[in-house]
Amino acid sequence: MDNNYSMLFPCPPSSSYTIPTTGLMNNSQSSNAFLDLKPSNNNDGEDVKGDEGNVKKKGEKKAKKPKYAFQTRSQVDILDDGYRWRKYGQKAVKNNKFPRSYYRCTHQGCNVKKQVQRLTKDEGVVVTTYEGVHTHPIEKTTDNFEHILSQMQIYTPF
DNA sequence: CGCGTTTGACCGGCGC
DNA sequence: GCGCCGGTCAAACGCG
Repeated sequence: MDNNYSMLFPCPPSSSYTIPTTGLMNNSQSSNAFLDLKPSNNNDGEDVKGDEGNVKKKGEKKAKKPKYAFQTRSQVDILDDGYRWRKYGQKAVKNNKFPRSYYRCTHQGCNVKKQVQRLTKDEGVVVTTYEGVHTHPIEKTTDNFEHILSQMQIYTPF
């Protein structure tokens, strides 16, 4: 029953996740901010990035999926947030020389999707977009997650 | 052996 | 009506 989840962090605890901080958020609000993320209905037309012009404009029946964008500064694009993701596609995006990776939660009933994109101007910056909410507990300790959170800048699409 | 990853092709929607 | 773009699924392969 107690599954032993081993660390999936492929990088040493030394320089990888160090953020030079362009204005680090208050540590007292770091982890709490994320946990406080609620499925607030975002207005249709609301976009995390309005530089591409998302064509997903529907706003009809059913509640819309909450979308959150995170900008993380990391050398690796494989940021493990505690859940298991399965890559289901990769597509190149205009305005970005780097391709965007599409991930999906491998959990049954958990149709949470995640998109990871790297900025062309700053390859050290990785933008992760979460869509949907997890309906299951994390598969591994959150300790490291909090650690990363303290180094993440949370962007609220408000 | 299992599953996670990779690449290509296909489909839908929107724009013009 | 056609073209273009983005997004998703599927099959195959590799690795653990």
